[in-house]
Amino acid sequence: MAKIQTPQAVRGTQDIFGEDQERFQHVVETFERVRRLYGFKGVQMPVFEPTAVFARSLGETTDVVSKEMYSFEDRGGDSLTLRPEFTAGISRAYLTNGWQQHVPLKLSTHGPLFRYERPQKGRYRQFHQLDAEIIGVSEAAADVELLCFADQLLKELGISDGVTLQLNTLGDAESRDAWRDALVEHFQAHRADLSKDSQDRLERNPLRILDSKERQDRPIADSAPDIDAYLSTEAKEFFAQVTEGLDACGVSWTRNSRLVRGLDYYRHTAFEFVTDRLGAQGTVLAGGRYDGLIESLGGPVTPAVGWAAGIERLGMLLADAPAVPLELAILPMGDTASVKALSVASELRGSQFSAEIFGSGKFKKRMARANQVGALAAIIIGEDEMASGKVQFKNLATGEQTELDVTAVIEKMWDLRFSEDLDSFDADLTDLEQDVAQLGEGD
RNA sequence: GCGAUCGUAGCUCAGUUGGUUAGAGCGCCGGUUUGUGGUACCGGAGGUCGGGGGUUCGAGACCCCUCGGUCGCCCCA
Repeated sequence: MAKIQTPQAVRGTQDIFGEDQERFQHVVETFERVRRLYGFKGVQMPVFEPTAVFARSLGETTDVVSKEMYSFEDRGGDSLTLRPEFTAGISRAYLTNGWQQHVPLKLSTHGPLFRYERPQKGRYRQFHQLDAEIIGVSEAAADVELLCFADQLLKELGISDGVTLQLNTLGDAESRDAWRDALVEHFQAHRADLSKDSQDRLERNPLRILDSKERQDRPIADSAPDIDAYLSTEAKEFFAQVTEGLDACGVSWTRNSRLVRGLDYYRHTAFEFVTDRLGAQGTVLAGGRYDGLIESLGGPVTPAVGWAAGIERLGMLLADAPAVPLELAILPMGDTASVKALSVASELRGSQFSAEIFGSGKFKKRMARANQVGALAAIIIGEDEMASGKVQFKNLATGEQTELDVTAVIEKMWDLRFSEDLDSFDADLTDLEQDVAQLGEGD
């Protein structure tokens, strides 16, 4: 008999489980919590769109569109594409659903994205992003709010120490075009000295020469004109408002005048939160203002800003996988106790305590299991307890064991939880007091 | 798409210039302990040496192809 070939996972896809899943989940939950603090509404978007949505918004000549999309024809003969990013789909939804009526619109979403790329650490063919967008606000306040949101997210994830916010402006359409012409002229003059890649870029995407990693390009890129000289007074004012706002929010940033976007619809603010801990995949969260995008999909001129962040990359930066311990492990002994265990479990769960029955195998083994999963307490139900109507309640941290009825167990668990909350509240308070004290010293 | 590097148990890795039945630690299962965890000791299961082809009396080691991971480039979160 021929041996069956075990199927492999598709290249660049992941089966996220165990500690990785904890990390992933923690990133998403933190995002969902922080996003509410800023009043962003959640949205769910289709995973595929008509190919034209991406082709038109990103531009036919971009790498993403020309060689990285998962495009296919469906049974009806339509060309569809698995989304390689969120913004185009959201813009499409904005137009098709008449969301203009909800402007200003603050949206957030997260989910899988697909790009046919060479996989590496922190780079997958199916990967996952968090996304936040503000549509319909042309003022710099939107850029600031989005950046504060991003900054707080990274702080709450505990990874802001290794990450810096790099900020730049691309100006308005006029500024940008003037600067672009000046750059082309500059690079044209040094064309012969540019790397082969950058000579290509000169045709397709001249701004990209600025952040080239090629050694021979650096002197030419570094001596290229900054945008500052070409900014209109409005654009200058806009950027000033962004930086003032960031300072007011306590968001630290550094100017990177070589930070650019390849796509034409980007205006004004461009930013990246960058780390040096993930090798070539150092960008952890990035975005900017894309006032020209909705227009490129045939809609009215609509201002918009947004960012996206790689969930896997954020997860990899987390110091420890946040453990979610089981609260109660229920260990029945014998058939009648097993039935009793079911009613005890549902009562505990109904009271909002996590509980799991460890019902099969040797008792000793089950106790070890309870300990291993980090259960706070074990509940033992056996012959004696069936007779008395109570259970053995064993605190697995202290080893202390008492006989209680289920109501008393619930009370005890509430006390335990309450005292933990108090402890963390006290810790927060201490931090706050220290911050206040430092502020006082600073004056 | 280009360049480099790696691929031996579930995990981390050993495996001498090609030579008998491929090893260790951790983990897993069982026992010492049939109503009580973290320790200790003893035992056990688990391997298409990524896959295919070739060289050879003999290949986990050498050659070719292929798949996958990783690092860089491109691009990007």
